[in-house]
Amino acid sequence: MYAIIDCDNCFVSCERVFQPDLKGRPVVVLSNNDGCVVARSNEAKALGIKMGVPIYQIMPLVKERGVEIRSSNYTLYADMSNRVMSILRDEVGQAQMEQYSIDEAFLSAPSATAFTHDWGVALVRKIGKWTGMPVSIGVAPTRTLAKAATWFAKHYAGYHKVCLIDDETKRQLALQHLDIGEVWGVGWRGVEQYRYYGINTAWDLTQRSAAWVRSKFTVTGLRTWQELQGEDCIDTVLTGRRQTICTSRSFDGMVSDLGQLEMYVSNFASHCAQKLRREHSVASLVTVFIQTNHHRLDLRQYDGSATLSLITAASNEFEIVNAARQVLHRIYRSGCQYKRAGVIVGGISSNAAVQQDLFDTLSPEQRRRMDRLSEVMDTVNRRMGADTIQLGIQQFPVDKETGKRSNFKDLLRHQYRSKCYTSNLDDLLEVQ
DNA sequence: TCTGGGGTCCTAGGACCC
DNA sequence: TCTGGGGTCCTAGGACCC
Repeated sequence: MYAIIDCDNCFVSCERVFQPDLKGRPVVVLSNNDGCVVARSNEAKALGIKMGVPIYQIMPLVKERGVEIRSSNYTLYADMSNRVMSILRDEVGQAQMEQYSIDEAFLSAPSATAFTHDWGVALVRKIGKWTGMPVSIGVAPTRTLAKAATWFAKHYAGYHKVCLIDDETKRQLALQHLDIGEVWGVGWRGVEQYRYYGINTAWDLTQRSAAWVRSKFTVTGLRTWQELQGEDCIDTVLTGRRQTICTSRSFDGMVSDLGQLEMYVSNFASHCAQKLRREHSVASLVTVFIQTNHHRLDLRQYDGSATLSLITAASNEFEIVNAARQVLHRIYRSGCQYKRAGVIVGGISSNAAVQQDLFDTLSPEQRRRMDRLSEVMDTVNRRMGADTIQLGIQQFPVDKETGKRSNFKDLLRHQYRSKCYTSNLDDLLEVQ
């Protein structure tokens, strides 16, 4: 059996833990740069605020109905997530727990009776008491059915946040009441196609033959079909080492100057290299992409991207940043106004066994020194604060008025940011 | 004026091998 | 006139997830 534990409106709930006056009120959390709505309280959903809507489009509604706005505060959310996940890990042991995202985890048990309704209710209460996070739980013999169960747990108060699909009668009833668009693995594109064929509920889908589903919706659709039938065929949602690491940002304004783009891209590349080192990985592919503003059709449009293969896989600051610069120079077109850029490193493997190349232009000793220097930078930055030491090319010019040098994180808009209550001593909650 | 970020998997098509 | 069959690997693009 699988149990999925899903935090309710995760980011909004994190904000509410430290600002209890937000409870019972419409609240939304925005994406980076305060662009789009990425989390909504139930009260905000009830006002018709849709996921992903640009905030400026709903400002009149926000003002009229007193909707509370928060910028995203990932430091806070990640810390709250870790607290919930550690409770779940204790619950079933590391081996039976798979963290699927910042707000969800699958627990598994060999026995069909391990996850009872009483067990679920007790766990919901424990997590609420220990962390303040409201969660819902769905239990079923497959992950897709467990996801369906959480939908019912969230939408029907009678379940007390815990829903089990653990026998044939319940399975049929659940599928008949579940819209096809709510099925895990069916996106907006799939919904259109399913409806075209007269499939409106999960149940409708299961009534078609396997061959028909395979021919129209490929193996992905077939897998969903099997999972809905109760056949467990997604063996794991975790793949071990990540295959790609990406750092990308939209700019507050637009950037057309190559030098300025270089500054951003080298920061993104540096960030990727740091993530690689943190995971004891190396990468052999460095991709850079730059994009103009897709919403501004009056301006010249250009999406550029290219990839460079490294002779020897690396994670040191110097080679990753240098590779990214080279790629940027290859794809840059002058006269375009860029809105977004990013760096993706791929071909990731363990740093414990790096394949040497016969024709490498650098000696192993030179590589060791670059790795060692990157480690020293990490140590200093960990102790003294991020970006204490960085490459010259990453540096933004000093602001003439304040005399301060900003970094690329400062350039994001976050007008409505709450404090880092759990991770910064200066931000501790004050109780009067 | 203003429109997120970080991932995975699958498929089709091309280049290549014998 | 007529042009096979069976593979692998890589890449780009699309769909999906949160």
